[in-house]
Amino acid sequence: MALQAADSAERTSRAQKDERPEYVLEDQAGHLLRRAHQRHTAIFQATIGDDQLTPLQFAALMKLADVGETSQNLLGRLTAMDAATMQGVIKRLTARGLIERRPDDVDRRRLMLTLSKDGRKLVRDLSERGTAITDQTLDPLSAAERETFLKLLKRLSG
Amino acid sequence: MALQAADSAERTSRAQKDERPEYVLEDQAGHLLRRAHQRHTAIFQATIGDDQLTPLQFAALMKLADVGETSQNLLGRLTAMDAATMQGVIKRLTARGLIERRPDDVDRRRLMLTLSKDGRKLVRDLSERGTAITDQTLDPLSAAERETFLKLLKRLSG
DNA sequence: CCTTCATCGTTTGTGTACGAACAATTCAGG
DNA sequence: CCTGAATTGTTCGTACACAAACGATGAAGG
Repeated sequence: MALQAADSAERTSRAQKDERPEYVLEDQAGHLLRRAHQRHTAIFQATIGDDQLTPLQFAALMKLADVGETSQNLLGRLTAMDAATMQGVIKRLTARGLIERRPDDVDRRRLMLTLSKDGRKLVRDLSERGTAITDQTLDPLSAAERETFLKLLKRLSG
Repeated sequence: MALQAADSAERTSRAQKDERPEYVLEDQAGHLLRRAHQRHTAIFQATIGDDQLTPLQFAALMKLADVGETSQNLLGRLTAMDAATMQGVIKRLTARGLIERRPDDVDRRRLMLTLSKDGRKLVRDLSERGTAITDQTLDPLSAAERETFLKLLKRLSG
């Protein structure tokens, strides 16, 4: 692979014009967050052991197992998902028979969600993998560094 | 199961069954990375001052200003974008007249990319905002914490 | 009551993200 | 040279992500 340094002398290029690089992409928080998230997604997909299950679907299932029956909107807030995004996630989980929906008797705007039998079984089977995924994501860090990192990251998530 | 009881005593709920929460979504690296990235995206959009420009488009422009004329594929590797994603990003930037494309004479598979005049001007005008966005993203952290965080985050981006 | 406002869920449109399949081209080995 | 492998860019399909607009419902107030 020949990194061809063709004739770009006339164009704006930091390297060739020897300017001070005022913007280094590799040092920007957003770029690093995106790449770290990319890496995590790859680890998730390789570890979760269910080709169809995505990180957001998994998060919704685990949260629903945690809090019990909830409205779709509230589950979205608990998992930091947009209402439109939630709609798609729930639709796919319902299509797989992992979640059951029923309208709320009191407030007829609300869609109440519960895990189905299959959903509960899947949560039981995969919950350990979830923590394994976090372990593997943080693998490049020592135990002390992981603690520090997660503490700081939580402050940047608010 | 036909029996859909209104009370949730029978369903799996950590709170109601008083189990130890073996999986706490709010402590998982992936979930926190996703939320921190969400927050950054909101800061980007509020700060960049160009409604059409997205984080990936901005990254591509800045990288292209940095390295000069490059093939589409190499620019994708430099900005950590999938070839299919890159295709869409470049198509939109070209449609806005910020990037110019020409086939390579040597390797006719390659599309060589350069910033247009407008593209160079936009890079000059917005590069300071880029660093301001990183500052604002890291605002909850002290200077020392920022350094620590970025150092650890870089290791998780590899 | 009745009007105003807020909330819940849906739909549409745009933009990442990436696996997969594809054609065109280039490269490497024999 | 020639055939098989690799690379480049495109297209398709699925899944986030979110703004915006929408209908239905509920809440609060006069």
